[in-house]
This record gives sequence, C-alpha cells and structure tokens, in this order.
Amino acid sequence: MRASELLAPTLRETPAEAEIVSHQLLLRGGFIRKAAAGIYTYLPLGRRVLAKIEQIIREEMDRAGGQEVVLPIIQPAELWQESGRWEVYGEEMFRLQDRHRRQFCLGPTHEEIITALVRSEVTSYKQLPLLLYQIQNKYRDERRPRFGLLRGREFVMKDLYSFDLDQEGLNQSYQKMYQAYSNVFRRCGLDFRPVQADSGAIGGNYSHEFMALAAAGEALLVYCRECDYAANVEIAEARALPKAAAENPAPLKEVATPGQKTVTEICTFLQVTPDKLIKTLFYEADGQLIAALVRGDRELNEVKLQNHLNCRHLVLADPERVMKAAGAPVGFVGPVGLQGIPLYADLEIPYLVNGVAGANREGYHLVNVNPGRDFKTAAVVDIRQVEAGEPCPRCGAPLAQARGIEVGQVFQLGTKYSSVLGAKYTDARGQEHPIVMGCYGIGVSRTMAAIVEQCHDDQGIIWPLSVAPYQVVIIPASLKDDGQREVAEGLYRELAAAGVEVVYDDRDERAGLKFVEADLIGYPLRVTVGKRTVTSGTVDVKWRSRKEETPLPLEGLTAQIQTLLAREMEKYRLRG
RNA sequence: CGGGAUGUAGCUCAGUUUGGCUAGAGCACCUGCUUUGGGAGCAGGGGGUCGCAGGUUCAAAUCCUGUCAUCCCGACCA
Repeated sequence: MRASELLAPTLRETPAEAEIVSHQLLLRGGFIRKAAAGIYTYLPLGRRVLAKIEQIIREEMDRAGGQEVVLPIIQPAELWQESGRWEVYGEEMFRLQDRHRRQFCLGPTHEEIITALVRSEVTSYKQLPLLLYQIQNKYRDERRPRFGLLRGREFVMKDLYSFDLDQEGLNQSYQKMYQAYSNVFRRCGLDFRPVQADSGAIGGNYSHEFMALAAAGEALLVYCRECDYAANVEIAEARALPKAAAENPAPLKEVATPGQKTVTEICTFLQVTPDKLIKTLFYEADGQLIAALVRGDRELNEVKLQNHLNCRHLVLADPERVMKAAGAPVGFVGPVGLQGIPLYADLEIPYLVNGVAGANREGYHLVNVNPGRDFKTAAVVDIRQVEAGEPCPRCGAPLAQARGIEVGQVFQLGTKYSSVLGAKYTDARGQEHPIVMGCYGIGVSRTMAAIVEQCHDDQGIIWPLSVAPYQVVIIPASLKDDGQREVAEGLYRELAAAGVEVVYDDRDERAGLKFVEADLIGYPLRVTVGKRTVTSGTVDVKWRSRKEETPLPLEGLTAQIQTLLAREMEKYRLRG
C-alpha cells in the first residue's frame, strides 16, 4: 500500500471527546471515527486490525470444531416474545417496524434466533454435538455508551453456541471454548486472565469472563498469586473474618446520636471502630422490601445479594419507603425490632459482639447490639464485596486486585432457551430431551480497544505483529534523492510481492512527520531508506516496540525482513 | 434515568460575564518559493446559517424560552 493512497487521517491533537487512551489513539491514528454516541466508522486501518482479530478467532473456533454461519441482524419480535425476553430486555433493545407494522429488533444477542434454527433443523441425537458461530454486529441501546470502542451501541462480536446431548457434553464444549478463548487472546498479544463470573440475566449457572488487564477496565477482579483462583468481585467468595472478641454481651442500650448518619460520623461520635457497626441497607427485590446487613467497614455486593435472593430486579429502596417501613430515616435504621422485613446478614454479622446499629428512631442508635439475641435473620449469606489482601478462599494466600476489560465470556446455559423455545432431540431409545446449550462471546471491537489500552506509549500505538494493520512501513528520508526513491520503490515491490503487508510512505512530506505518524499508527517494523542507503548500501530497521535501530544490508533484505517477522510472530504462536 | 458540563471552520480553542462595526487564533487544507533523518519557514488563498427553533431588541455567537446533540460522574447493564 502506498501511503499517498491510504486514507489514514491522523490528528495532531487529541479530540476533546476522547477520555481514555485507546479511544484517543484510535481516533488520532485514523483508525475510527464517531458517527453517533457509541457508533463508529472503521477506516481502512481500523478495518484491517478488526479483520486480523476476526481471522484469529475464526481459526480458533474452526480448530475447536465450530462452524461459521451468518444470523440475521433484524429479528422478528415473535421469537423474542416466545422466549419472554421481548419485555425483559426493555429499553436496551433497538426496536423497529416494517411497512406492515410488524415488530422487529436489531439483534442484541442471538440465542433466540439460533435456538429457533436448531429446533427446526436438529431432531436426532446423531446430529449432536454442534458448535455454531458467527462474527457480526450487535446492537444494544446502552444507557450510557462510553470509552470509545469499549462500550458502544453497535459493536462487533463473535458469538458461538454449543448444542449437546447432556451436561457432560456441555462440559466438554465449554472446556473446548475455554481453551479456544485462551488461544485467541494469547495470539492477540493480550495480557489477560480468565475469572469466575456471574452469569447474569442471560441465565445459566456456570460462567467465566476473560479479562484483559487494564486500568481503564470497568470490571474489578481479584486473583490469587499462589493458586489459580481468580474471580470477578461480583461473585468472588468472601470468608468471614471475625475479629477476636474477648468481650461479653452487654445489655442493649439506646443512645442519642443527633445528626450522625454516616459510618464515619457515628464512629467518631461514639468512639468505636467501623467493624463494630451493622450497616442496614434496604432493597426492593422485585418490589418486596428486604434489609441487608454488612459490617460498617465492608461494602455490600449487590450481585451476590441478588443471586441469593434469586430475584430479577434489585434496587436500593427509596428513602421514603425506608422511612415508612422502619419509622426512621436512612442513617438511623437498624435490624432490631424491624417487623415483617426479612433480614439478610453477611457471614460476619453473627460474630459481632456489642455492635452498633440504628435504633429505627431519628437521632438515636443502639449500642451493645448482639445478633441472635437482639434480632433474628432470615439468612446468613455471603453478600459482601471481597477486598484486596483478603485470604484466597481456596488456599488462604492474600488476594490481589486488578481492573479488567471483559473481552470474552463463556456461559453454560443448560436448557434455559431450548426448553422455552422447544429445541429437542430424540435419543437412541426414542425419548425426547431438550438440547443442552452453552454460549460464548468475544467482543471483537472491544478486544481491539483492549489491545491498544495495553500496547502503547507516549508516541502512539504499538500493535502486536499478529494484529497490526500492516507489518512493515518503509520510509524514504528524501524522495527528491532519486537513489533513495529507487531503492525504496524496489524494496516496496519486492516485499509486497513476497506477501509482506507493507506500507510505502511515498508522500511528499518531511521524514520527521513520517516517523511521528508511523509511531502513532504503530506499524511494528520500520525500514528507513536514507543517505547511507545510497552510500553504504544499508537501510535502518527498527521495531516499534524497541529503542535500537540496526543497519541491514540491501542485499538479501527481503528475506532478512521475512525472517525477522517470522521470528517476532513466534511470540504470538501457541505453545505446545 | 439523576447530577455536572459543553456545542463557534476538518481538529484544538478564544470571543458570551457587560448585546454593537467585516466573527478570530493555532493546526489542517489549496498555490508558490525555500526546506527535507523526528509533527518545517515565508508569502498568498479558500473554508462559518456561531447546534436547531422561537422570542426580546434599532442591533444577538452574546440576553430569554424551548429543543436536539455530545462528553463526564452515578445508577443500570448478555
């Protein structure tokens, strides 16, 4: 490719709208442009990176036995009504009507459509297992699209669905995908970690997320440095860590605490440590009021609470409703004497001796609160957020914490969709069974952004060779010098003919500008043709990721470059 | 959806408080000359319904009302 013909409009300045590095650099490097909030155009360079990532995914899916299909983006409402998700999905679904006023949506995901396909085409156990996948745009009308490609409303996703006879088959498919995902992200050059994850509204009971470690990530995860335990904090198991309490239970006492509402205020006022406090949080679980109790020095984890309650919607109750139910405003509510509101206590609560809690009377708190004696709980459950430094639930070593970008997730769905939509097979004895399903997603465009988050410096992007838009850029220092121009042209032709993905910067610009742009765009290997090329017959070769520049003789240069590229590519090969 | 902010040239922004003359700068773009190994210099040039709609006024980028869009924080989220 000649740079003079390439549409790669770089920006000198960082666009005001871009907050995080990947968004900034992808805009500045001329990879993407915004069309609307969360909706992007991919320019030639962006498209090439995307295609590289897609190809890696395709190879790994095919290797695992997947078959590629293309499912419709526009999907009929009927199918979604059948699965019950037409209503459940709510505002996040882009809906539209055709000229006959029939209802459709833009596919936010494809469980319905693929299950419908399989129910009509698969009837016998002989046709299973089956792994079907596609790489295609998804549409989700996010409440708040942000961070460029990391959370868009239109984005590229690979989704694979597995269909098996039984749980054992599903386990095997799941295992295959887990391995395939590890392969994909390794080949993309990502520093990633698979973590145990919540299966969320998509259903199912077993799930892992693949997290690209990055400060810009929206997800928080904990992992053990000693064993292989790693989990999204949403579901990370907490242990009860009771402080050794030597005291004996004392009589319950009400004390005036005028205006003292927050944990910090109360602790200062009453001269106690936060771990003595019982935080009482009211939630509406599918409309029903419940109270959750955690220690004052802990954070409640809503995902865990929701999973224990097994409810669909969980929201913090509004203050008025709390006032009505407890008889006191938020800040003065507590578990003692609450009538008709189930109490869900965190694992650590029962260990508290002489704790502090709201008195359910404005301006008052109770001291010497003793769980069991002073109030009864509906359940004692793990509902607090795990923090860095806590012991690993597997081996006890201190847990580390990190932020991650969720680039992939694998789910065991079981028969959630197949039973609702009637996807069944007949076994060898003529018995009908629902097909056992799994689903597996990779955010392709998000992966592209995640790579940039991890691979950049002050000058720009440093693409891993495996996903770079082009592998090599040739920069002639001066095009006015016929000698340089001829060598550069010739080298370009030779490399291109040898199948190397190469950009020849033939623009009538100063060399300095070309270097700056090459660094911004992030071509992995740079070949500079300059005065020395003409005088001593060498070019200067430099990796984007390294500082040194080395002279290489023109003789046999194409083969030499191919060798260099092949050696570098080894980094992204799978081991074993 | 709640809170905050911003919309002026392709990009980054000034001008708005206190209404006033032909709406500005830098970068980018076009032409010419010089320059040419890390975002060149000089000269000349093109590009704007000041987000949109309405209102107040002799006069609106500037004041008022409405509306749309975008960004950030939160809530939410296969």
